[in-house]
Amino acid sequence: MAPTHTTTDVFSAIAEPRRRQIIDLLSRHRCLAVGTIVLTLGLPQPAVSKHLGVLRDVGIVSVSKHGQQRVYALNHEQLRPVYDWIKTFDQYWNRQLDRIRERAERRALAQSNSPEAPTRKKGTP
Amino acid sequence: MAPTHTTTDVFSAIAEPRRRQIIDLLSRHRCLAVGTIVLTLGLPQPAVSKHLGVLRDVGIVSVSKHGQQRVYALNHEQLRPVYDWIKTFDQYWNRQLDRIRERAERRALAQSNSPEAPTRKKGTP
DNA sequence: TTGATATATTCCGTTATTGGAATATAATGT
DNA sequence: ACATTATATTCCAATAACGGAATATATCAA
Repeated sequence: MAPTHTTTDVFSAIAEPRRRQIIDLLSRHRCLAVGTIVLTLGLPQPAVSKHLGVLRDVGIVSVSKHGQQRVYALNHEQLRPVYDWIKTFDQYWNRQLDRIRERAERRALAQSNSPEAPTRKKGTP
Repeated sequence: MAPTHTTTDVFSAIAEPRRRQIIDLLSRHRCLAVGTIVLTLGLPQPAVSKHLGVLRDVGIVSVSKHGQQRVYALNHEQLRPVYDWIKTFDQYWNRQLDRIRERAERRALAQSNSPEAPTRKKGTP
C-alpha cells in the first residue's frame, strides 16, 4: 500500500535531510523568519515553505505572525520520542567506551607497576 | 523529484514503524532467525524479509547463515548518527528538568526555614 | 487603489515506497 | 531425485513524497 504518512509521524518528518537542516538551523536561533531560512540554506522558497508545513503539521515547529513575515520556532519537546527511542541503544556505545576506558586504565596501572615492562602481556618473568 | 533513497539513509530506514519494531526486537536478543521475527511480530514473512533487506542495505543489521535459516543481528553502531543528531537537543529537556528540580529544592529549603509560612512568596513580614 | 514584499498553496511529472500474492532459491531430510 | 522447510525476490497496484514553476494570499507602503 502506502508509505507511512509523514504528516503524523515525527520519524518520517525528520527523515528528510533538508528538514533536518531546517531543524538544525532553528535550534541555533530562538526563532527565524522564512526568508532568513531561505537565504541561509540557499533553498528555493516554496521548498522551505513546504518543509516547514510538514514540520508544522507534526508539531515540531510553530509559527507566529510578525508583520508580513512568519516567524518559526522549534518545539524541542516534539523531538523527544526520537530521543527516547534511540536512547535505549546508547548503552551499547557507552559500554563500549567504558570497556575501552577500563582497558586503558588497567594498562596504565600495569605500566606504573613495572615502568620498563613491554606493553604487551605481563606474563610471569 | 523523489523522496530520499531509504537504501542509503539511516534516518529513512528507521522512519518505518515496522522496521523500528524489528530493530527493537533485535536489540533485546543477540541474534534472531527470520522465522522468529515473523512469529514474534506477527507480520507476513515477505514483509519481514523486505524490511530486513532495507536494514541490511543500510548496515543496521547483518546476516549469517545457520543451516537453512538466516540469523540477523543488530549493528548498534550504525544507529549512532541518529543518536548524535538528536542528542544535540537533549540539553533543552534536561535543562527543563534541572529547572524543575531546582525550583523544588528552593521550595523545600524555604519550607524548612519557616515551616508554617505559606508556599507562595516569602516577602518581608 | 496600486505596487512591492513575504510566504503559502496548487498543479504537475517523476520516482519511491509499501503491502500482498505468487514464485524463486537454498538447505535439509528421506 | 523429491519433498519440506526457511528465506528471498519478483511482480503488481495504490499512494505518497519530492522538486519546480506558476500562482494565490497577505501585509505593508505610497
